[in-house]
Amino acid sequence: MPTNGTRMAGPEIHATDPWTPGHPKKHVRHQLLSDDERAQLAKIAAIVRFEKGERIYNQGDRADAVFNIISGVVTAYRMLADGPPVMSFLYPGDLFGLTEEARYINTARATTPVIAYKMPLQSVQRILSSSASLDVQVIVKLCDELRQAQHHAVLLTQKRAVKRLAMFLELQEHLQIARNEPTSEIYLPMDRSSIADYLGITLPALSRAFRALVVKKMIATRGRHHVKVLDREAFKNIADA
Amino acid sequence: MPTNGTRMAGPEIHATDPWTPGHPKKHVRHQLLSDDERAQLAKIAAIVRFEKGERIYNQGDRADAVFNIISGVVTAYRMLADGPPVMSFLYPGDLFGLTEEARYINTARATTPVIAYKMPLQSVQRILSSSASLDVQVIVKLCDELRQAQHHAVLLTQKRAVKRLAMFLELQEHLQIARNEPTSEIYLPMDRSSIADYLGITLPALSRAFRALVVKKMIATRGRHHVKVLDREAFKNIADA
DNA sequence: GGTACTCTTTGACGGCGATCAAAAAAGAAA
DNA sequence: TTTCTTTTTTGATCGCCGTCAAAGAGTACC
Repeated sequence: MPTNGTRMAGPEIHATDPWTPGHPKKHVRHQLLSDDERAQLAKIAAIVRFEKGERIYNQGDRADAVFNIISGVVTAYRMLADGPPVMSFLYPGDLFGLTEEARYINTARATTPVIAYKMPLQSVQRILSSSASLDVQVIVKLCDELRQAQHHAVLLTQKRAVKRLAMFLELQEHLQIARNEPTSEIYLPMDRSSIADYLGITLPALSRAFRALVVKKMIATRGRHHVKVLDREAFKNIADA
Repeated sequence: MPTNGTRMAGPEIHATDPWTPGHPKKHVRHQLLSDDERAQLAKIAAIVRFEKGERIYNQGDRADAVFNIISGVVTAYRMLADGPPVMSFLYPGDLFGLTEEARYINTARATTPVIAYKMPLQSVQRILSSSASLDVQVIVKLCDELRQAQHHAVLLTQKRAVKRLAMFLELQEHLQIARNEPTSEIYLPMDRSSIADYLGITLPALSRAFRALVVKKMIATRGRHHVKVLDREAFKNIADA
């Protein structure tokens, strides 16, 4: 589940515009901002870099900025008292850094090298309150995020580990398609333990679920980060079932 | 998880104002609407009644209105291909009827007799687009809902059924407190199978989880819809763990 | 290229919950 | 009330996954 972070428009990068990382006019799913509004927001954004594994902020930290990913993958997770964290994976175009009572509600860590726009919370709020259509944009994002959260809950109600994994792989594939990335292989930037946490199962159980799909010739793995769907029909049968 | 529906301000009822069911000036958590805006919205709202068990709308129906509960409990659920539905329970003040591409994303059914405001989607959108501060109100609601969705995901990552149940009971208790209702007993208007679906376990497993808590003298049940916490410390120990 | 580390896989075992089935309790209707 | 239906509980068995432990693969660093 996306604990935080909101899917945005396009997959590519536009250096001066934190709100429309997509190609300026092509392949933009939601075109809800005027040039003027985008220009306003571009002014307050700074470009920041994080190396792989680096902490971006901690749960409970005083929130001072929201982030918008330019490139790379961010893992956001909420720590619980005992159990595994609740996680979400964020890709270019995703917004993250949502707050509750002025504090970050989760921890964000760069899963790959990450470049992102950093926008001071104060400035964002000022602009937000002076522009009604920006609000609409945010609402659209929140609805997207809500759908993802719901999808995660759907996934977690599945009882067999193989089905959770299949649903997860299908989701990743769909996200890749939405980002206009090559779709012959599914790319999984995060490590196995992150996936296990996301699926709500243990690492050994995840490993066995992978094996089960490989043995049945439904998928093939190349290294740790690449999966190819071999038997599409059988695969969809498990994932959608 | 709340598949849909958004928590709003107060617990009580104000007959002419669909957006602030709470007492006009007291105990209102979010006071984000001007009198003018509330008056605008009151004009377009109709009061509708549903009897216990009645369907309010079906998943996939063309969406023509959003609802705001005045009294009663609504269960919203999304049907899946095979598995159990993903559900949410909605109480007075909750907004529901969110859409995806002009169609309802879930099915809503009255769990108890329900009275609600029904607001034509068109009118809501028109007013929304002409009022920036209403947008903010909606954003607050979406954030609330997102938190609930996250809480549901947290619950579903728990592996033992007793813990899921304890977390659920604790959540219901908190919602009751937020609604300023008596808190000596936890009231569960929905039936066991709805709870089981929400917890992602089967009905027998839920029954055993209840029994386990009763046998350990942590809770006592009165009829099907009332639960009392006897050993608060042990109970919180399981729920928060 | 070699070494040390982390990440991942595999194995064995036990427990919890799913499943199937039937009994019991609660509610609804007559 | 009595009867019928629906909901909930209980029981028995099986399978999946959690747990603990160790071996293997991959990666980073020197």
